[in-house]
Amino acid sequence: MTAASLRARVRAEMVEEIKSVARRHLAADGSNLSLRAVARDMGMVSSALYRYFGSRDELLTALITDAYNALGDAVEAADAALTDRADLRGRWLGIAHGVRTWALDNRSEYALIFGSPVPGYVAPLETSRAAVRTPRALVRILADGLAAGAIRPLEQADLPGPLQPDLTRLRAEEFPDVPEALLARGTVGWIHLFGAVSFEVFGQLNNVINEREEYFDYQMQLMAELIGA
Amino acid sequence: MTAASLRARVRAEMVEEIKSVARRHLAADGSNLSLRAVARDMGMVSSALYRYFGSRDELLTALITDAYNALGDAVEAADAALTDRADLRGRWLGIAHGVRTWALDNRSEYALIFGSPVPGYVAPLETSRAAVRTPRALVRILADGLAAGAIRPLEQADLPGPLQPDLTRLRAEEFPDVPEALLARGTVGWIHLFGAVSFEVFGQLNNVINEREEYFDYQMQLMAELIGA
DNA sequence: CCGACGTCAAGAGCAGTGCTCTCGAATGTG
DNA sequence: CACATTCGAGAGCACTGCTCTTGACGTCGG
Repeated sequence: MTAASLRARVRAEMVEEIKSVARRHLAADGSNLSLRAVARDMGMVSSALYRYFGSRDELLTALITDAYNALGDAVEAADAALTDRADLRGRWLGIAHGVRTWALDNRSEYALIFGSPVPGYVAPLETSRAAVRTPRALVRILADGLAAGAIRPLEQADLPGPLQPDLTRLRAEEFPDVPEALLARGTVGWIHLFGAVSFEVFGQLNNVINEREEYFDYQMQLMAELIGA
Repeated sequence: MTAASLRARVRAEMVEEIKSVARRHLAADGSNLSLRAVARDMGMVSSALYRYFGSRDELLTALITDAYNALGDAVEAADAALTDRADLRGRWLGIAHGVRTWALDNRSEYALIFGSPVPGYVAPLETSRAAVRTPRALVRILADGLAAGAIRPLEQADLPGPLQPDLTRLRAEEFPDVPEALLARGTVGWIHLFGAVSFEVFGQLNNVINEREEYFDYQMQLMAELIGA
């Protein structure tokens, strides 16, 4: 262990601690994260933070990437937990509930990545690489179902003509194993999954539905049928 | 026209102008709205604004209520535009596209009401009264379809038992004309509608789908089938 | 071993924020 | 006309993100 790498390790620990404290503040104060408050909590002065993050946005980017990866971890773990790989509906429900549970346990981080975008902020490319992990897990179910013959590929006619180019590109770039029409259906499930979670996390279900988990499961069951699992 | 009411009218105009300027700033800077900047734009000093709004939150509340009502107006207008009242699917699609169009034309206001909630802020009751207008328009389609026999009330067995109380209460409080099981399906369409719009408005569809309107229509058609129109 | 270098935290300072309070001027009311 | 209410301006408080400079500390090469 050279001295240089020791320095680097201390620095990495510092970065982790800053992010950790920032996450705590995020939970309390939402996305208006105060660098000074974070620094105060760490017994430092605000300017010292700029040794580790060039700006507030840079810190936010790190938190966003972490959040996407944490969600990706949760999703992949939920999928892997199902030992019966042929139980497509079970895997879908497992992932869906995994997303919901993670979102409820990490509301502020969920809001960070799926809420209203921060005005001036533009997400750098690195975030989208982490973001694709969840859709990828969902499409894997479709691909497995197709391979096992448990899901019939839909008629190509089910896909409106104007959507063909988008889906063709999407298939070519990310999901070669799934035909376009089925892929389109899959994205509907994907959107509904996050739509339902966002509604719950953002409080739109207040005074409407109280049995949240049951209601969520009900919706995901409907989506499973829609997709054809 | 007494003098008092003249003063009141000038005051009301002032309030409208403040909100109008604030909306412009909202579009540019997102939800971190600066009172000082608004005041500057109006050639006033920031403290003068407090004659009209007790706090920044109060101004935000006014903007939120306005936004809900503007959306409600757009939705009701879209529904009323369809002369064939028996064309349930057409009415559903009309409302859905109406929501999407309004959201795209008023992205910042949409984000204000359907994006991540502002941390400390709690929506006062008056906002929910304006918020219910859109769901109400959707349920009216269901009720009309039921009355005309175009929609079959679903089997009660389709509704998971634990959800029964929520739906019963919802029906009793707001939507007496629609049986619980169908109401539950309707809420799924409602959620997907806003889930799809939010995904598009919040940029989650970037680099995924380009034919946005076609894709949105495709989803809403699927939802119409799911609900049974 | 020891001086040079790189890294770090601290402090001052700038321009901006929400918000409060006071003061003088304008304005409609009795 | 005199009174009271309403309004805008200004100063000021505590806070924010961010920059720049200063001084101290640890690491490495000669």
